Amino acid sequence: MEAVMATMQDVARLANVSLSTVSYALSETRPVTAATKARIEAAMSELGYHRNAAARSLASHRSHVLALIFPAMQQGLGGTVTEFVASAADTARQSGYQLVLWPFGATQSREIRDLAQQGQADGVLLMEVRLDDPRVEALRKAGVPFTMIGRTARVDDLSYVDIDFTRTTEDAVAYLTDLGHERIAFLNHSQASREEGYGPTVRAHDGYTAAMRRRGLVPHAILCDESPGAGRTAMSELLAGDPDLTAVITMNEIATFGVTVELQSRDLQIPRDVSVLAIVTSPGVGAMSHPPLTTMHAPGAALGRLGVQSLLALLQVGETPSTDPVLLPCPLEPGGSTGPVPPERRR
Amino acid sequence: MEAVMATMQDVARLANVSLSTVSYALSETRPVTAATKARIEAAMSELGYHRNAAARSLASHRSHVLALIFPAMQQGLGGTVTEFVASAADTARQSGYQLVLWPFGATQSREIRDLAQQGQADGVLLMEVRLDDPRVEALRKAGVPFTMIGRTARVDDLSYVDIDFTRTTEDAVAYLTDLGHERIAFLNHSQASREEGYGPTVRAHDGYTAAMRRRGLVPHAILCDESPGAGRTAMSELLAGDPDLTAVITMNEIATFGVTVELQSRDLQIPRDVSVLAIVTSPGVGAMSHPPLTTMHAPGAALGRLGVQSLLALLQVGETPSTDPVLLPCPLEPGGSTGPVPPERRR
DNA sequence: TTGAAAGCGATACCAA
DNA sequence: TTGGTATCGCTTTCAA
Repeated sequence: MEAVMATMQDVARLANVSLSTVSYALSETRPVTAATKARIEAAMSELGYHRNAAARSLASHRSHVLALIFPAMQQGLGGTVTEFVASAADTARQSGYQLVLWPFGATQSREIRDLAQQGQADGVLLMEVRLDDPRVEALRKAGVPFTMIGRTARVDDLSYVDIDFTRTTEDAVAYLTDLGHERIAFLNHSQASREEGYGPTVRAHDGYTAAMRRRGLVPHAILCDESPGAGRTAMSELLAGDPDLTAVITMNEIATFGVTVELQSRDLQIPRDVSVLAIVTSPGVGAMSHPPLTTMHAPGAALGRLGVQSLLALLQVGETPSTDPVLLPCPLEPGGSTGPVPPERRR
Repeated sequence: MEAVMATMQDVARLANVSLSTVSYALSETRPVTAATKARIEAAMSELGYHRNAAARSLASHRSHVLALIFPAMQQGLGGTVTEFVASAADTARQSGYQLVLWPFGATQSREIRDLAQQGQADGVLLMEVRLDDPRVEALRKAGVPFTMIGRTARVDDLSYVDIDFTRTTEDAVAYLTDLGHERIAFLNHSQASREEGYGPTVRAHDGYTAAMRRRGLVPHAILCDESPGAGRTAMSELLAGDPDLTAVITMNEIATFGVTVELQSRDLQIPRDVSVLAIVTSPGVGAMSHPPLTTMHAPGAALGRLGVQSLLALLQVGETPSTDPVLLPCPLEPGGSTGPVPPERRR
């Protein structure tokens, strides 16, 4: 271990080239002979050389830092968020960027704007985007490139990656109708989330409703707080509304626990009597129930990776989104909670 | 909004002082007359001045960045981790530091060492520390100050903040014995976690066992996978082992769902027949059950704040931990799942 | 209490 | 294809 860190000048000296040649060899922004490049690389590894990040930033006017605006609150089985963050950090690192955390909620667009204007980050990843989100305006005013994870109601030409709720709910309904189901209910997130303009709640509701209507089926959706207790109650209400329902799609991880409990307590077997399909879940939740749930997983890792990639693409060209917006479906993971409609209930 | 960012030189000119005086006024590292300071501040706000982070780092040899080594995997109701991360990021920011994410698992000590040696961060926060963790050695070799969240088996003079499992399990047992309970079981994390050297599993087990023995009571602990199904099974086994048990302490959020289900399915009412005390939980989980659980919350936010503060203290003095190690108990949150021993079962 | 100036370690322009 | 060098914006030593 060297007592003091080697500089680019040291490398140049050892490789018998000029400082600038070393710089160009490293950045590959100017042709360098294979031979000299080899000498440089040898010198670098002999000295254990690493580019000084601060000097690079100062000279190049780029921080090589991406900021992730990280929602402070939150409860839930955070599997998806964790996956997302880890994947984003990893992708950034592999691309030569650091991912820093800016812990700001939807109300702190002022702070966001300040930090962004200081040029602390080359680009920003905005999580938990609301349908009408003030932070979007703040970032635009600050003039910092950013990519949304999720999306506002109007996306204009903003860069974003999001779950494709239309496709996911359509796939869910299709999967169940293929099994013969027609009376399919939908258990959504909470009323509160809807009122806050939480995109998934609104988009999944619309997607489910459209998918049902398209097939001439009657949608039956319910909003539900995030607790097993609320899930039990909601399941009761759904059964009260339609005692003959044969399937329920849930998009509420915690409440789903209550759904299965309520069905069991009524001696309705899963999936013999009622099929349960949990959508937009995180890995592992399916295995937490008996029988293991059939699920459609939120692609947390993919969102993280693609979010960073979209943002980096933005930085390259500087202007309008160079990558198309990304919408990912939730892939189906077969489980034991869905099955064909019981013959006696078929009509 | 200024087209180009103001520099310190601009501020100096406008305030009629030298560049260095501005610098000293900002860092408060040399006396500056109130009058001149006022002029400087006026100039700064007029220009909307912000210190350039890269230039500062280059000249001062400090990055003003703290790295958080972030475990890639993980499932669980991540409430505590999320709280921790948000709190750490916030505390860092308020202290003039950025928090960056280094997504490395316990097996990637090599990568950690490389990054650390490049001086990318002034200090490191190490999460999810194992009892015998190779990353600790890597960080020591890299010569970067670091604070552990959790702790190795031997802490020597390392800096750390952790949950006080001894105190928490003691408090849990005391709370239940005060209610008259004597037959108190403990449902722990998984066998796998124990074998991986996961500190909480080991320390809570020991703490519970000691607390029981100290009172002349017989400990009855069981390891349990993280799923409601495993929780049901484990609860069954506990009841098979001691049909007369009147209370169970759980430290396994997901499994606890199964515990309550199993008790209900046996017509054992909570808390009339059996008390359930969930320890080291995250906010919100208590409310997810019926009745709402009595819990002892993991102090996620406090750990984040204190972890950063300990690390910053380390940076100040440079050498051995200047702050004492921090051990935090989990405060009790009263709920509806614990009560006195039923009279007929008292002996 | 204040000022002048020498770095910090890269990038990127201008020449050769 | 390579070299020389001005420059980025700040910290900090040395003088006044």
